[in-house]
Amino acid sequence: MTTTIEATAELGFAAALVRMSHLVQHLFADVSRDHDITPQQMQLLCMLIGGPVGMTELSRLLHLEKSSLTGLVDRVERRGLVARVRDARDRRACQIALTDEGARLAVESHQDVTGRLDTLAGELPDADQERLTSVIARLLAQHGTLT
Amino acid sequence: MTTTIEATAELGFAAALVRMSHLVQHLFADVSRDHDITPQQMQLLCMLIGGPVGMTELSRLLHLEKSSLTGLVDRVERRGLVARVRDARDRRACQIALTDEGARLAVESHQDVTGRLDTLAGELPDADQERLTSVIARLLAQHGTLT
DNA sequence: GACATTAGTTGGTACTACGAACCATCGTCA
DNA sequence: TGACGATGGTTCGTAGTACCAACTAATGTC
Repeated sequence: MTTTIEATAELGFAAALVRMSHLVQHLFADVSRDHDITPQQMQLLCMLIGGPVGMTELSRLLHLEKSSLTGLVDRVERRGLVARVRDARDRRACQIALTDEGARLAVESHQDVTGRLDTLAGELPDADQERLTSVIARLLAQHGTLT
Repeated sequence: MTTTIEATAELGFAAALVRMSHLVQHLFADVSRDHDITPQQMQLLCMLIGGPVGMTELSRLLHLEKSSLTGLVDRVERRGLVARVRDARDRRACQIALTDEGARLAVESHQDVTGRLDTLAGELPDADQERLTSVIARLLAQHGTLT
């Protein structure tokens, strides 16, 4: 497949990651539009699928200033997708939890993203997908973002 | 290395791509902040390194509504980083070109991004980097975003 | 109990993104 | 060659997003 070999020759490691990242971001934007939320809102909701999370932890995970997160949570709370829940042990703190509607939307959009990415990779051999996943996992582990 | 094997087992293909994409976006945000521009502005400037580009083509490349691109170009033009150049053959159209300062900033930030991504991959064997690049190139080729 | 630190919010500001509507210009067709 | 549809880009209105400084309430430490 000369076109892929030629493309590989022209595309460095860094450029490959950047272009892949943009492609994923565009796909993310498409999915969020389909679900009538913004990409940032969708990312927040997906982050909460595993259970309620505190604001400090969320701002760390999303790489946002706390004040930006306050606004983002305000907007999805206003839509009834999340609720602020008092922390039992620390009256300063609150946990952000998905409502039923928020959980439904989060799971659906998460599945939609996953489905489209799997479709994107449809023609790739399984061995290539596993290889890509394995190398990325190692990258993320080294960077310290895998928990 | 059991931690990587365990991580790989838990991380599907789609999740790997999403997390990688977020990591790259965060790195992108860090670099743009260092250069005192926004991520969107940096992406635009980097897109112009190869030479002037028309608004229609830019909005396609950046996945933006034309009106959003007008605003983005306004803001970087106001900073003296780009200039709108009349199209010689079509008086409706203009090309967006980097100024000297814009070119300097674009090249520097592009090199900074590349450097940090290469550093990120510092511990990965060359074979893994080439493998990752090759699989991504094939993905992008299939998706039709490689030209 | 005083004080430093933390969790989160408020206010101000600029940037970003979309969609409708618009204007100037170009391309096509009769 | 003139009418009209299409195109390139802008304006306007609106909502969302992001950062930073300053703030309040609460917790942790000494």
